Amino acid sequence: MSLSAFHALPLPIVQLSLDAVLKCGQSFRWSTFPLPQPNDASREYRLCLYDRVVCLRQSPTQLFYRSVYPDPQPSETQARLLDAETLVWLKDYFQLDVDLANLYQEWGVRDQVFLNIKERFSGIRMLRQDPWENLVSFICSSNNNISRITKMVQNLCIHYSPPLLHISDPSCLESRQAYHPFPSPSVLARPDVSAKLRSLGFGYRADFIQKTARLLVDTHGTGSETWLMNLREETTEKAREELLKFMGVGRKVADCVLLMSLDKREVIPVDTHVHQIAIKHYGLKGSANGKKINMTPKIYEEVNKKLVDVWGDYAGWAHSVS
DNA sequence: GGTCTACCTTTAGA
DNA sequence: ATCTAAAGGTAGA
Repeated sequence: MSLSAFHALPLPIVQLSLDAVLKCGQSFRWSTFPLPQPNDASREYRLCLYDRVVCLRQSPTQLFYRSVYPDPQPSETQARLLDAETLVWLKDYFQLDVDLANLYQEWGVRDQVFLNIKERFSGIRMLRQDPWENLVSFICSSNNNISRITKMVQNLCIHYSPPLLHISDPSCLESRQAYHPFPSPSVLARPDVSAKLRSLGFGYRADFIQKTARLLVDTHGTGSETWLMNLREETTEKAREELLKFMGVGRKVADCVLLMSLDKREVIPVDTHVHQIAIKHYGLKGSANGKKINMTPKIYEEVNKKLVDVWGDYAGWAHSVS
């Protein structure tokens, strides 16, 4: 395993803050490593894709990236091509063609509440994630918290996909970290998966995951992941309708997938947190007759409509900042 | 078609 | 120390 040097991509921190974006409930699979103090960046982020591990660091003006490849190591010529691919992937994953400063400006004009908080939460943008991983991750998210969701996603990778490679940290000779890609639908579709996941603490979500994988594979076979990816070309309504067919996928989870991996930037997944924000700042009723209002499909629509009205086309992106 | 409940597990707060 | 409520909800009645 060679420790290739980092490449640098000029990128102002207002366009992307790794600290704000990677560990806050969009993706649950990035791992972090503390760096020696003198460095500009506070920590390194790593994510295992299907054929490589991407490592990121950040300064106020630059994004540093490198890829680590499994053996046999690529030649220098090959590595140059592969690293170029990584850059293409980064631009896609972080949607760097979208000017975040512009969006913040626009949201500030449309919304006084946003104007007040925008300085404190800069650099928060929507990732463009893999739909399959995103779907499974958010099936895990129901009635759950981020730290447990993270452990569950880790467990899925550890138990259902072999490690692509290991990285030893120079700063800590003992540690030899394994990096697993996200498991495929066909592996998670196996009938014994639900019992195993239950024993791993997934609770009732164990069956949802196995059944969702099963339905996907039975319907679309080896083209399952491509089929999910192609929902990007469908309308929001059509794509949502397809997602709702899966076990464990209700409106909220479907909307997370639509927003975070299927390019539906206007979609706002309404969870309890967003509901509270809508009540506190955007004039929605929080209670009636002294009783707290529960989330219902009707309330969901009301919250959604109001916030899209306030924030516009990129409402889903705006909601992740608030 | 809207409304009510059970559901796994963990953890912060009473 | 024990207990409850809530945690980025959903399926089924």
